[in-house]
Amino acid sequence: MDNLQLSWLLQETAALMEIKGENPYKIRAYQNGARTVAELSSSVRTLIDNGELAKVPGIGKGLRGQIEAYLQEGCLPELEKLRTDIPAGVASLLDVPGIGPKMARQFYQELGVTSVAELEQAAQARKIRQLRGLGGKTEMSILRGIERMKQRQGRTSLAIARPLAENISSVLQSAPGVRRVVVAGSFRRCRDTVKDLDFLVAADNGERVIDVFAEMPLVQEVAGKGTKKASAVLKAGLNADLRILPEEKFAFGLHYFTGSKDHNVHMRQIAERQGLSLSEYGLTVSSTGEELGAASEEDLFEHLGLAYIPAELREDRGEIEAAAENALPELITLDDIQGDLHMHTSYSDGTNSIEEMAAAAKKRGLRYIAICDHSKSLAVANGMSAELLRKQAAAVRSVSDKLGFPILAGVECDILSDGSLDYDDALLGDLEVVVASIHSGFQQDEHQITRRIIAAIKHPLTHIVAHPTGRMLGQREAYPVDMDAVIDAAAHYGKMLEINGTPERLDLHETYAAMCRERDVPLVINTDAHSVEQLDFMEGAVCYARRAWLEPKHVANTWSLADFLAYFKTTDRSYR
DNA sequence: GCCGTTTTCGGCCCGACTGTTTTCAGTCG
Repeated sequence: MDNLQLSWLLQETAALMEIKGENPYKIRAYQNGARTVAELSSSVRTLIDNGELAKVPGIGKGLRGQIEAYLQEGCLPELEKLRTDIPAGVASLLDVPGIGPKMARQFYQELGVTSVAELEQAAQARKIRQLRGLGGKTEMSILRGIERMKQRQGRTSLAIARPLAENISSVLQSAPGVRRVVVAGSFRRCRDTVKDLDFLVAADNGERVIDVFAEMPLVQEVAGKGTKKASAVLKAGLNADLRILPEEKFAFGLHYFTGSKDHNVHMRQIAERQGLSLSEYGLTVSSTGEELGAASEEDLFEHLGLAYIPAELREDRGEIEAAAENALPELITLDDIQGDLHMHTSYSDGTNSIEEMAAAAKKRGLRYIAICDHSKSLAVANGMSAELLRKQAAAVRSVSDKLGFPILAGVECDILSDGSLDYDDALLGDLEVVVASIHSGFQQDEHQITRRIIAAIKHPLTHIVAHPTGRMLGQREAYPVDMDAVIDAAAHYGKMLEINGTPERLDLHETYAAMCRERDVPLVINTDAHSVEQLDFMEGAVCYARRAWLEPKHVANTWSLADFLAYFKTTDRSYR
C-alpha cells in the first residue's frame, strides 16, 4: 500500500529532523502529515490525480511536493537529503524508551552509534557514562530500555489489556481515600490496541495511592514515582501510568489524559480563540485568571460552546468542528444491537451447545442470532461435513422452535484458495445465513486474495464476509488485500462486511469500516463467540465501531430480523 | 511546514519527573 509506505517515510523524515535539531514545528508538520496519510480513505495516487490532495488538512504545498516526488521517483527528497547527514539507523534509537533526539545525536556524533545493537554494545562497554552530562544511571536505564523494547514490540491487544485494566482499577479503587478511578488514554478511546494503560484517580491522599500502585504484584518495575504521578512496567510487558487529581479538577484531567494528543491541541486552540486557557488543571479566562469549574466533561465542552464529544471520536478527525455545529453522529450503542450473526458451538470448535448459546444470547437481550460453525475444509477447527451441517441446521430449527427464539441456521464457510465456497450451492441454499471467510492460503499475493474474496462476494448465496483482512493483533499481520476493491464489490453486489468482535481481531479496521459507511455498505458487528462468555465481546466491538462514526443505520444487526433478511432480496445478487 | 474568527506573518501546549547539573536540560505524555 502506497499510503502506509509513504506514511512510514514521512515518520522517518521527522525522526531524522528531530535528531538534527530542526524547527520543531516543521517536525510536527511531518508527523501530522504521516498520520494524515495513514488515515486517508483513498490512495494518495488517486487524490493527486483528481486534485483532491490540496484539500486535505495538514498537507500543504511543501508536503504535497514531497508526496508527488515520492510517487514519481519512489523516494522523498527531504529524507534523502537527511540521510546523507545521518545514517537512517540512528532514527531507530528513538524507539528506545528514555532516548530522545538529543541523546540519539550525541551517541551518533560522539560514539558513532548507528543502531540499537551498537548502542547496546556501547552501554555494555560502559562508554555511555563517559559522555558529558550522562552517568551510570542513564547507562543502566538505556540497557533496561533496550531489554524492554526487545520484549514488547509495539502495542498490546485488548485481550491482554482489558483484564489488566479491570484488575488494576479494582486494586486502586480499594486504596485508602480513593473516590474514583478511570482508565483514560487510548483504552478509553477504544482503540484496537494500547501502548500503555493510563489510570486517573481522584483521591485525598495521592502518595498512599501511589504506594499501593507501586507495590502491586502485577508490577515488574517502577519506572518513576512522585507525589502526583507514577509509572510502572507491568509483568505483562506494557506500561501503566497513574495520575492523581483532586476531585474538583477531575473532569479537566480526564479530558486531557483521554486525548488524543491531536484532539487536545485543537481543543486548546478553540479555547484560546475564545480568550480562555485550557489545561489538564482547568479552564481559565486568560485576561482575569478567573477559573471556570466543570463537574463533568459535558460542562467542559459546554464552556467552549461544543456538544459533548464521545471519547471514541477524539482523534481530531473533524469531531470538534462537528460538535461546534451540533452535527455529531448519533453513535451506535450496545443497546441498539438486536442480533449476533456469527457464533460457534460444539458442532465445530465452540464449547457450548446450540441451546446454551441461544439461551445466553436471549439473556443478554438479543432478539435473534445465527449459528455459524466452521466448514469442512477447516479441519483444525473441527469443520463440519456436509452431512453434519444438514443435521445441525435441523437441530438449530428445532431449538429455535422450542425456545421461541429466532435462531438462523448458518455456516462460517471457508473461501477456498480458488475463491470457491466449501459446500455445494444446494446445501448453502438451504441455510438462512452464509458467512464467508478466509482461514487458509495467507501466503497468496494481494491480487490473488483480493480476487478470492471478491469471488465469494459475487457468489449469490454469500451474505456476509467475516473478518475480511485476517489480522490477528499481536500475532500476525493482515493478509495483503485491496480493501478498496473489496468494499466496492460489496457495494455492487449488495453484501455486508463484518466487524469481528474477538479482541485479537477487531477486523474490519476502523478506517475500512468508515469507508463502508461512506459507500453504503452495511456492516455487521459479530462476536464470533466460541463460548457463552465470549458473547460479551459485543460491548468492546460496538465501542470500536463507534470510532468509525457508525450510527445504528449503518449496522445491519441493529435492524429487525425481517429487515436484515429483506436486504438481500432487494439487492442485485446476480453472478458477474 | 501548516494555517487564518484580530492573520499571508507569526504563532504553533506545557507540567512532572529524572539525573546530573549546583540551577537545569532532556524526556515523556
